[in-house]
Amino acid sequence: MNVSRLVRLVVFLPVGALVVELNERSLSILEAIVEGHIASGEPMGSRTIAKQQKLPLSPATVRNVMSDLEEMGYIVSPHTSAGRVPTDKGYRFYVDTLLQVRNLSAQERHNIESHCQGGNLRTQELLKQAGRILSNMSSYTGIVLAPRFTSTVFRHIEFLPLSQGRLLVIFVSRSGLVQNKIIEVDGAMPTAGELEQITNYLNNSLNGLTIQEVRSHIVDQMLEEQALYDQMLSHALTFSSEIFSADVEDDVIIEGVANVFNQPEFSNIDCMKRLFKAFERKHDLIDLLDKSQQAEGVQIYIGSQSEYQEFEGCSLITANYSNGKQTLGSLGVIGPSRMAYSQVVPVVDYTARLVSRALEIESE
Amino acid sequence: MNVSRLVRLVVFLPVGALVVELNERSLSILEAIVEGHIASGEPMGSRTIAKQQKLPLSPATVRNVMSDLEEMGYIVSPHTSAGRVPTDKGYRFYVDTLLQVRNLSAQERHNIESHCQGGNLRTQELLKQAGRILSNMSSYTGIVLAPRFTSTVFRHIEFLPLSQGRLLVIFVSRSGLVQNKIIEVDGAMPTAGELEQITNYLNNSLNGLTIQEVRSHIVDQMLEEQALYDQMLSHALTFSSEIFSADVEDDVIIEGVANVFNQPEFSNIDCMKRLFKAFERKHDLIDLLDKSQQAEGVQIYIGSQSEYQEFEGCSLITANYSNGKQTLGSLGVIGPSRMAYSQVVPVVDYTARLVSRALEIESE
DNA sequence: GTTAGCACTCACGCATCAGGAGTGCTAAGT
DNA sequence: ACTTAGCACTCCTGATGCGTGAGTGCTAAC
Repeated sequence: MNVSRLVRLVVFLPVGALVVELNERSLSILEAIVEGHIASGEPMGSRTIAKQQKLPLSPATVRNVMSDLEEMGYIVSPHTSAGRVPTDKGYRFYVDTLLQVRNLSAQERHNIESHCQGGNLRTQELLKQAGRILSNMSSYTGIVLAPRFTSTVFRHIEFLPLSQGRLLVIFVSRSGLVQNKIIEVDGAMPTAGELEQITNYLNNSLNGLTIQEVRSHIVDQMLEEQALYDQMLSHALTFSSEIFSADVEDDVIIEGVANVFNQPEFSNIDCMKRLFKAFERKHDLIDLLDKSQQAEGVQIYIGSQSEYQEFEGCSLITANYSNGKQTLGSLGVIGPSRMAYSQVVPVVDYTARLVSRALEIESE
Repeated sequence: MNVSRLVRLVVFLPVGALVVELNERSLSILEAIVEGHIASGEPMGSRTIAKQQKLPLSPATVRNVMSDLEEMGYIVSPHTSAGRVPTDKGYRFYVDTLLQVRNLSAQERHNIESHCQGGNLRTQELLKQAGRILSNMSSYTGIVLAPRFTSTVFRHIEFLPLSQGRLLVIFVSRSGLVQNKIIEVDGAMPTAGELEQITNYLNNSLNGLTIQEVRSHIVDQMLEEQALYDQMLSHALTFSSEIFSADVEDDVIIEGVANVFNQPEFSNIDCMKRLFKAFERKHDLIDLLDKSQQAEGVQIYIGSQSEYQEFEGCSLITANYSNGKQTLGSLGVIGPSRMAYSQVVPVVDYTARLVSRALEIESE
């Protein structure tokens, strides 16, 4: 299967306009520059391009074209006597219109498969494995956004009294995701019997709803309940509104950070530091992954285009995973803009598919 | 409170022998070298030492002493015309016999306290906070070894059938730690009623035992059970032996890795990479933290003395935390050997005390 | 429109050099 | 016998200069 179509789905720029701007020859020279630079890490000079070129052109001609490309903002030269390097715009264009993604070898597919079997792995564990294999196969850093609490489907709830009016609440989603939280009980702690009642009530009435639905359900019930007074119901509603209201911290799995050290472009300490800070704060990363959930297929965010400064010089390749019915989260790879896109895109795509399949089976 | 006593508890070298080797003057010069180097990061020359010295000595005299210290292996000079830098042995000696730890200011104590309140934080959350505050207050990297599964006390178990003969098991410790695991069921899945029976049986019979005790209890029961045949008991035992046998991955919380970038001694990329790999693999870190649980009080591991190559050039300051009855885990700070020991030791000590207190309250 | 030729720029590596920090050794002082 | 002043020596550091090579832009010829 050739997945290049996937990438073409997420073109952001008005490609038509650009293709007019660039003729066949410019395109193939831009392609040579981007691919050459990705392969070597060095700025590409006109001679090098002219030599490897299929259509035989002299370095001088290539220079003229490069000059045009530079004027249009697709490439820059780091200094006067160096070759040219793609800009973010250049990468963007390459990714949107020139990129030919490679097919995965049987070996590679097998490698991913063996790590993304649902089997009797907990969801959390499965996602971690996925992050790890993404990192290994790409030699960059793998990231996985765990399913949002809000979009999970209620399966089971359990209360355990702790000391001093605190109550441990354990909540299980249909896909087997376990969350827990401690709530403070105002007033008297319910007895074991009352707790059992509350538990039963919630388990019955919330079963099969998403957390989002659970929330509105509770609000509705609370309004209704004000009329007819019921101690148990009152408790159940107060508790559950507290449980389901507060946002559970979103979980991002980041695997293979040490790979960052292998990238020559991150040899700049400041750049690395920024990236690691981003990994630690997670917030912007979550934002970005969250955004990517809006769209279908494999998506590629490049450098500064992703409006988060800490990811300057970085690209992010993501894809969503689902349980067959709805999107649950997204996963992908983060690396330098000079990333082996054609290698990584199919890896991300295939991993997302396998994770989806595994979760689909589990949620049946 | 002066906590310097704590440190003296963990002297590893035969101090007596060494003190004979070093007279008062050598000691104070070694101290000046170590502290000067910690403060400045530069090798210390004889002139600098001679100047700041209380006992007025000429640089030449200092040089003689330094020469002796070098011969004994406490200091080295990176090259001919540089000053001297402490060796690991030098740091070790300094830490064991010369270190005067600073008292925490009210401000600092308050800062730690505000992040280590038990309150209605889950244990996991509390430990994460502790890691974060360790990192912030020390400007190095904070690490926390979560309580071992084996040493937790059984509180509650719960079974939830998933699809295809898989069973989600949720297990809660008395301290409110929640673990979950998926097991495969051979043969027919028990009915809801049977599961309830099994749940009740286990909850009653295992309550209050540590996991270690649970394990041996199960083994005993299994032997006994072979005689009298009971379907429910059989199931309960098979399940729980599966649940409690496998090792749950130990959990290490690592906070503030980005601080590594601030340490000039880690500007060496290779060194940094090694450290980050260690953070990612976690295994050796767990080993080390685990070892530190054997001993009491604040412990300091220095560089290569800790037999793990990836921590060469690093020091680790740890202390245990407990729930008042038994040690649960350990926490601390990892940074360069050139660490501000006198600053960090009291932070680690105080944090460990506060975490212990918080867990003590919770486990009541 | 393409290409050959040429002058120009600039990073990079290398050697050189002065300055300075620090040492070890020796000999003189207490 | 210990301490110290003096001195020669080492070697890192930063600045400077130079040659080289890669690459460019421009112009003129094809």
